[in-house]
Amino acid sequence: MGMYKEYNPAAIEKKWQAHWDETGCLNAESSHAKPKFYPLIEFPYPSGQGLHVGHPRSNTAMDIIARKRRMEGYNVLFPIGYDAFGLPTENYAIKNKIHPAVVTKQNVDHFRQQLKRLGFSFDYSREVNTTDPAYYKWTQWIFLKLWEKGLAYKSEMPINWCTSCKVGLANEEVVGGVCERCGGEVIRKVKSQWMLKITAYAQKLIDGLDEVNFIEKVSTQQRNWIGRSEGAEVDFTLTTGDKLRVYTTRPDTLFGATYMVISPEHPLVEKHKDKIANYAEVAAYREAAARKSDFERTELNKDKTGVELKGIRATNPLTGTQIPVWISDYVLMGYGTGAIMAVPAHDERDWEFAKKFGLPIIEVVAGGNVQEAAYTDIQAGTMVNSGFLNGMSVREAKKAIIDYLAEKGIGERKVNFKLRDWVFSRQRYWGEPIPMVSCPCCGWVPLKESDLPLKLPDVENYEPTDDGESPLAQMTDWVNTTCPKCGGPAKRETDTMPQWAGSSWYFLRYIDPHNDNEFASMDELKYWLPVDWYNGGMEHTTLHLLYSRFWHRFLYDIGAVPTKEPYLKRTSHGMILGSNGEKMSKSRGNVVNPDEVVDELGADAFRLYEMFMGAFDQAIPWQTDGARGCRRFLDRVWKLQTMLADADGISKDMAYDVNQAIKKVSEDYEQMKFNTAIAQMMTLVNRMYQKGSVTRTELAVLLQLLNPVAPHITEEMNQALSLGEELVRRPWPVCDEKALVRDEVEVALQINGKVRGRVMVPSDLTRENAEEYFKGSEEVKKLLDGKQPKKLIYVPGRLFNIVV
RNA sequence: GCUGAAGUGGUGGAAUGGCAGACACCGGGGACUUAAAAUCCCCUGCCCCAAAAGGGCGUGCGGGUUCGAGUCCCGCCUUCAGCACCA
Repeated sequence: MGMYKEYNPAAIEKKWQAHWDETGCLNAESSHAKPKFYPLIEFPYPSGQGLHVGHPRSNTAMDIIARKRRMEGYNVLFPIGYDAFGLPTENYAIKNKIHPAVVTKQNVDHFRQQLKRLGFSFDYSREVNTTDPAYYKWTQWIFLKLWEKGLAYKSEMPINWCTSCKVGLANEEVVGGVCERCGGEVIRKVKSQWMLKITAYAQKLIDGLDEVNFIEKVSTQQRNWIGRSEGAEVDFTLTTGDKLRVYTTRPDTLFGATYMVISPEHPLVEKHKDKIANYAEVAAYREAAARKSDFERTELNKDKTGVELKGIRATNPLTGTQIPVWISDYVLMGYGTGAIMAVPAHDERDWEFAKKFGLPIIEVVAGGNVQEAAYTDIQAGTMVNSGFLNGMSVREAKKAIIDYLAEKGIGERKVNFKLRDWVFSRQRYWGEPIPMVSCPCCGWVPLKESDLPLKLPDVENYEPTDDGESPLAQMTDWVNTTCPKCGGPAKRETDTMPQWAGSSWYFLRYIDPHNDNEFASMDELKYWLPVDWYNGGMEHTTLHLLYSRFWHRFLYDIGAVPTKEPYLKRTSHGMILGSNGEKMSKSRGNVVNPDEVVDELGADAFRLYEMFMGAFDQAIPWQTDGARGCRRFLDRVWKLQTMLADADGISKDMAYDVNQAIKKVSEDYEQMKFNTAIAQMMTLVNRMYQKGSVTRTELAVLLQLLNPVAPHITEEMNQALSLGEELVRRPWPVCDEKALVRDEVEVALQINGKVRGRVMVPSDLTRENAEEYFKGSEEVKKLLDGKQPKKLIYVPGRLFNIVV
C-alpha cells in the first residue's frame, strides 16, 4: 500500500484516460461470443464553441449504463462520431474565408479532446464523421436506393428568400419574418426541390411504435406528428362545372356545410380567374399569403382572413343548396386536397370564420347552442337537420354517410396523415452532393454506384448564388458532365442534402465503420442491431428520430438491414438551464463552460454533479456550488483510505447499509434515477464516517457502485489499495437479500391519520396479527386515553392508524 | 389556440395512496488552528411559546374521493417547452 496522497483529479484522470486509450479495454470486442449491448447517444454537431454542459448530461448517463453492462458481462458497443455538415460551419467558413473542411477538422479535434477529458468510455476506434467521403458515399448510396424505389422525386417547393441578400435562408435564419443577417424582407420563392416520400411510410412508422419501448411522451409525440385521421373525401360541384374535392374528418356534418374554403394556391383559382368578379382582390390576397411563411399562416390566435370568390359557387351534394367559395390562408395546399367544406356549427375555426364574415350556421348535431359556440362533442350528439341521418349518433351517421357517398359515386372513405413529405434539397455547399444528373434526353439519371462517392469539389467561394442556386452551380467544370445513361452532355444536381441525411443512418456505420464494400456487413448488423438504448433530446423526436426510423425501415424493406426498427428503447434527458433558470445562450451570458468546471473540480466531480443535480428527464438550472458539493463528496470518498479497518469482509453492522446501496444503486441506474442512486452512496459514505472505519470489502463495493459515475477516482483508489483487478473487469456487485431482513422496524402511530408517536414492532407482524399486538402496546393505550377505536389499519412496516 | 411537461423549505431536489422535505447547496454554531482556509461534528420548513415540553400551519388555488392525498378525480391559476389553424 502506497503513502496517502491528497486527491489530485488532474493527475489521476490523465493517467486513467491514457490507460484506457492504450489498452482499448473499453472498446467493443470483435468476437460475437458474448451477449451484446449497444447504447447510443446522439452524435454531436462539432460547433466552434466546443462542448457545452448539455452534452455530458446524455453522455454521462449512457456511459454509466455502458460501464455497468460491461461489468455485467456484455460486449458493449458505445460509439461516438460527428454530425459535421451544416450551416454554422459553412457560415463561419464564408465569413473567415476558410474551407469548411478545415474548420470541421479543427472543431472535431477540439470536441474529441474535450470528450476524452471527461472519461467517456467511447470506442474511438469506430469514430464516424458524416463529412468523410468514405462515410457519405453510403449516404449517397441510400439516396440512390430511395430513388430506385420511387421514394425520391422532384417537386416545386417554396424556400425562404431574402430579397436583400438574395440568398435562400433556413427557417432558423428567418427571425420575425425578416432576414437574421440583414433585416431584409423574406419572401417565399418557389423552387424545384428533391423530396423524400416519407408519407409512404406513415402507417409503418405508426405501427412500428408498438414494437419498441420508447418513453410514452416520445411515442405520443411521434403519433401526433404523423397524425393519422379517418374521414372521407367528398366531391362538390362548382358552378363552373368543375368538381371540387374536399377532405373531411366529419362527413357526418355534410348537411351543415354552409361554405367552402380553398387554399389561395388552389389551381381552380388560376383556372377560373376570368369568372371571378373580384379577381384583383383575390390576387392581392394570394400574393400576401405567398409572402407569409407556413408558420405565420398557421400562427394561432391571429384574425381569420379570407376573400370570397365572387362569381363561383359550390353545390352541396346532399341538399342541392348553392354555397359560397372562399380562399383563406389557413387552408394549406399541402394537406388533404387543399380544400375544405366549412361546417361552422361544429368546427371552431369554421365557426369563428363564419361569425366574422356573417356566414350561416346550421346545426346538424343537437346538444349545444351553435349560435354561441361550435358544438364539437362527437360522443353525445344526435343528428338533426340532416335528412336520412336524423336521429343517428355521430358514429352511426359517419358510417351511413360514407356508404351513401360511395354508392352515389361522390365520395369515399379516406385515411389522411398530417405528415408531409421531406424536403431533401438545400441550396448550400457544406452537405452531401446529391448523386443525380439531369440529362436533356433522359431526364434525371442516377449516378452509377461504382461512381460513388460523388465528392464535393473545392470551390473558392461558398456563398450561394444570387438567383437561389447552390454555390456548386458556379463550378461549371463540376456541373457539366456526361449522362451515365446515354453519354450525352448533362448537368449535375447542385443542391446538397440536409444535415438530417447523415444522421439518419450513422448508428449503422458504427457497427462496421471501416467497411469499403458495403455500409456494414450483414453478419455484424445481425449481431449488433437493434440499438438497445438510445438517449437524446426531446427536440429531435419528430425530425431526426422519425427520419432515421424511416430510413431504417426502408433499408429493412430492401433487405439491407435485419431489423424493422433501429432503436429498441428511447429515453430523453432534460435540458440544463443557466443559473437564472433560463435557457443557456451566449446572448443571455449564462453559459457554463465544462472545461472550466473540470479545471476546478475534476471530471469525476463534474460527471457526478451532472447526474446528481436533479431528475434526469427534467430541465434543471446549473449551480456551480452544487458541483462543489459533489467534489466534497469525492474528497470524503478519497479519505476513506485513511479509515481502513484491519478486518475483511462486510461487518455485521454495515451489512444492511451496504446491501441496501447495492440494491438501490443498481435499480436506480437502470431507471435513470441517477440523483437518488448518488444520494444513496452519499448516505453509505456518511454511515462509514459515523462508524469511523471501513473494511476493504466494504470500500471495494462502494468503489464498484460509484465507478460508472466517477471512473477515474475509483480505479485509482482500487489500484492504490490493491483491492483487486481493475474495476472495469470486475463483476457488478449482487445484493444479498438476506442482509436486508431486519428483526424490528419502526412504524408510525397515527390517530385519525395524524402521527402521534413511533414504536418498534417485529418486522414479520402481519395485518391479521396487528390488532392484537397493538392492543397490548403501552404507547397505544396512552394515545387512546380511554377513547373507543372505530377502525384500526396496519400497513406493514409503515404505520398503524387508529380511527376514533 | 393546440400538444406535452411542471408548480414541494432560502436553493437544487426526495417521497409503490401510508411518518412530507431523503440527499445536497446556502446559512448558523462548535472542534481543530496563533489566525484564516480546508476538514470533522451538530443545527437548519414556517408560526406560537423566554426556552424546553407541547401545539398549530404547511407540497400553486378551490372543491371531491379515502381511515389516510404532494400522489387519485373535477374545476381553476401560473410557468416552461414544442407546434404544421391539418379540416
